[in-house]
Amino acid sequence: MPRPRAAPKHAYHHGDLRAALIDAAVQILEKRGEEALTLRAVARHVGVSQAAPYHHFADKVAILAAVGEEGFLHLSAAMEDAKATAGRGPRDILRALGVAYVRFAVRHPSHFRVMFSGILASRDCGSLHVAAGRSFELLLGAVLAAQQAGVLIDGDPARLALYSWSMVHGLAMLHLNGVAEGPAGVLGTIDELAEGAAEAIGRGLEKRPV
Amino acid sequence: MPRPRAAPKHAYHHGDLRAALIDAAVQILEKRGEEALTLRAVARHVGVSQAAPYHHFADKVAILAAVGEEGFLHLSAAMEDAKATAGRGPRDILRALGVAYVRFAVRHPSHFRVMFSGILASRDCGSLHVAAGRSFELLLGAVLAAQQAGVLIDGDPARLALYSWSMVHGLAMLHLNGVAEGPAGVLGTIDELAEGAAEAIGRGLEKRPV
DNA sequence: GGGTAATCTTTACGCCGTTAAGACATGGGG
DNA sequence: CCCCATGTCTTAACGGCGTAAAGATTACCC
Repeated sequence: MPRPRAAPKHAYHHGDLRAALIDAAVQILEKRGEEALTLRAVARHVGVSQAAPYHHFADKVAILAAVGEEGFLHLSAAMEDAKATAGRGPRDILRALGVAYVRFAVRHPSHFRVMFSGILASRDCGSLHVAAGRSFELLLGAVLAAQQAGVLIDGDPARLALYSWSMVHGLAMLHLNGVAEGPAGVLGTIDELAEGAAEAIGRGLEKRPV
Repeated sequence: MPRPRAAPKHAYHHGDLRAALIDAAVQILEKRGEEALTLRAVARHVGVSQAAPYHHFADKVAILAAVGEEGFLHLSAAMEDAKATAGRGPRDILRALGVAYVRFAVRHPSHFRVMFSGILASRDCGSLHVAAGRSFELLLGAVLAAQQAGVLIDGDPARLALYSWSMVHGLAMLHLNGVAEGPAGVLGTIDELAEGAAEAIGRGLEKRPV
């Protein structure tokens, strides 16, 4: 499927309808929530007929998968940023990756929700899995480096990466569900909580002197 | 709202339609997935007209909230079970609670998904929040006991409880999204992973000798 | 310049959530 | 014993949704 050209004259051929549809979907998710995300609403938002999206996406789930893929790409970028700017030791990198993960979830809740709404599990959309795998490999690389530096316990690095991921993923999810504020009082900003969580899992997986 | 009697004669009055609807919703979720959960399908499954559910639930979200509440009640029961049977030290209790959490999520994925599908965040259904709060307080109590026993670091116990919760919640969520198996190879059974995760967060939050 | 392929529209079908109005059963007061 | 008030369920209907089929419109290639 070749991408169409960029300058539509008479607006019958849109130009880059596929990207516009994804953008519209994200905007609707952010402004009006998940239940307002309708294929027809997306089409209306772009100013196109209700059947037009079917020439670019197989069905509604496919457009959600595209949103999820975009999210994973952005997440990977954010993690690489964190990795680049954090930097001294492998423990700092791991901690920065964790904080960046939570921050991404909080700043892009619509993307994040879609990324883990079950599409990953049910659908066989390959590019989504590739994008998700890329994010995981970023974390895995940091874990491996930390292991080789001798600051993390031995064991399957994928397993340690999964534990680290679980920690920050759980915090992000609970925060998005309004749980992290707790019934009474405040536990701190989500950034503080993320730092604490990254610190805790770092301590949990660190190699200790005998 | 008084519960109706138990023995309907002519099946015009169902007897306990509310409970039957919740059961049917759970069964549909387990057998045919979330997208097959339709208010009309629930009504059909019970053998009742499509408008009947509206005499027991305000709308579709309300029946989902009821499923979520049921889930939190079952979760609390499972956690109390784990607490009762685990039991030597406060660390064992905490670890058992974490494992029980993951096991519950894996054994009752439909309930679990509904419990954290955003209803908790968006809706103001009180009884759901009460049930969720009860589960959290169970964990909070164990954290407090561990702190008083001197095996957990100092600090806001609610915050430590949130970290523990995040750890196992993240693992459960990632597993339900098919991530915990990883792209290549097997990291172990989910029970093993849960034990490892509980161990890791336990180490991360434990008080160490100076 | 004309045909072929890609892109978009119109129209339609069946299902969904939800509501309004009416039918049916049940239990308490004459 | 009967009757009616109340709670419970049904029928019928509306608009919106996902999706498919078929036709209209545009762009590209020879």
